[in-house]
Amino acid sequence: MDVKFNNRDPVYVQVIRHFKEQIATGLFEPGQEIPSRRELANQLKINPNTAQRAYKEMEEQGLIFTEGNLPSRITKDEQVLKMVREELILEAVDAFVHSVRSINLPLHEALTLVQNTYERE
Amino acid sequence: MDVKFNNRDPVYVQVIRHFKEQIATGLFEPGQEIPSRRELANQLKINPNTAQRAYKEMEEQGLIFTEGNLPSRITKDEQVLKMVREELILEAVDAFVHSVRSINLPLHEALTLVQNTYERE
DNA sequence: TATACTGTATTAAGTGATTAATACAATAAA
DNA sequence: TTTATTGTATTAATCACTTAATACAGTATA
Repeated sequence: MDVKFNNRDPVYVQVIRHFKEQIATGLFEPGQEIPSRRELANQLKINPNTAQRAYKEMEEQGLIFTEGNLPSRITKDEQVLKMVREELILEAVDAFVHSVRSINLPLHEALTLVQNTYERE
Repeated sequence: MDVKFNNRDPVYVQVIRHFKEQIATGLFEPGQEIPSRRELANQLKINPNTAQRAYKEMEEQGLIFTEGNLPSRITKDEQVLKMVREELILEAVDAFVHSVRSINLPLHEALTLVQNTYERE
C-alpha cells in the first residue's frame, strides 16, 4: 500500500482513487479484508479521520462493507467490481477526448501521441 | 466568451484554462486586446477580483501583457503561443497514458475506445 | 474639462471543504 | 477480566478560495 499524493485533490479522494485502481486491476479478491482506518492512516501518514472519510464514501458506493466492528472488506458483488473498472476507463477516455476536442487536435495525431508516449518506458 | 464552470477547480484556474484553450486553438491574434477585468467579470458573472487573479497569473506566465493603463493584450511572442498548445497537448496525453497504465488497460483497447468516443457526435 | 473607463493594490470578511482532536461502544484476544 | 483493536460519531480547527469594499493613478472620450 503506497500512494503518492498531489496537492490538488483532497487526500480522501486520492485514497478512494487508489483503491479503485487496485480493484480495477484485480488486485483485490471479493470479500478480502482491507486495512483498518488507523492502520491505513499509519501506512499513508495521514489522519485517521481522513482514512475514515475515504472508507465511509467507499462503503456508500458499495465498494466495501462492514459487519459489526470487524475489519471492513471488499464487496463480494463481482458486478460492482467489474463496474469500477469500466467507470475508470470511461472517465479517462472521456476526459481525454474532451481535451482533444477543446484544442482542435486531429484524432490521428492524438492517437499517435498516445501510442508513442505509451511505448516509451 | 462563455465558460462552463465546475465546482472542483478554483474559478480563476478555470478562467486561465479557458484562455489557454482559446490560444491553443488559434482564436487569438498575437497582440489582440482582451476584455477588461471588469468586463470579463460581468460576462462570466464572477467577481472582478477573481478575474484580476486570473489575468495576473496569465501575465506572470507571459501569456498576456499590459502597457500603462491600456487594456491588456495577448502576447506577441508567437513562440509562447505555440508552447501553450503543446503544453495542453502534452498534459492531456500524459494524463491519459497515466490512467491507462494505472488500470492495466491494453494500449490497443485504449486507442479503440478513444476513436469510438471521438467519432460519436 | 469632466466623466467614464482602464489597471492595480490593500484589507477584510465570508464560505465551504478538509483535516484534526477526541470520545464512545463493541469485539477479539491475551 | 483486562487490554488492544475494531468502527463510528461529534466537534473544533485549519486552509484555500472567493467575494467584497475601497482606493488610487492614468487614459480615452464626450
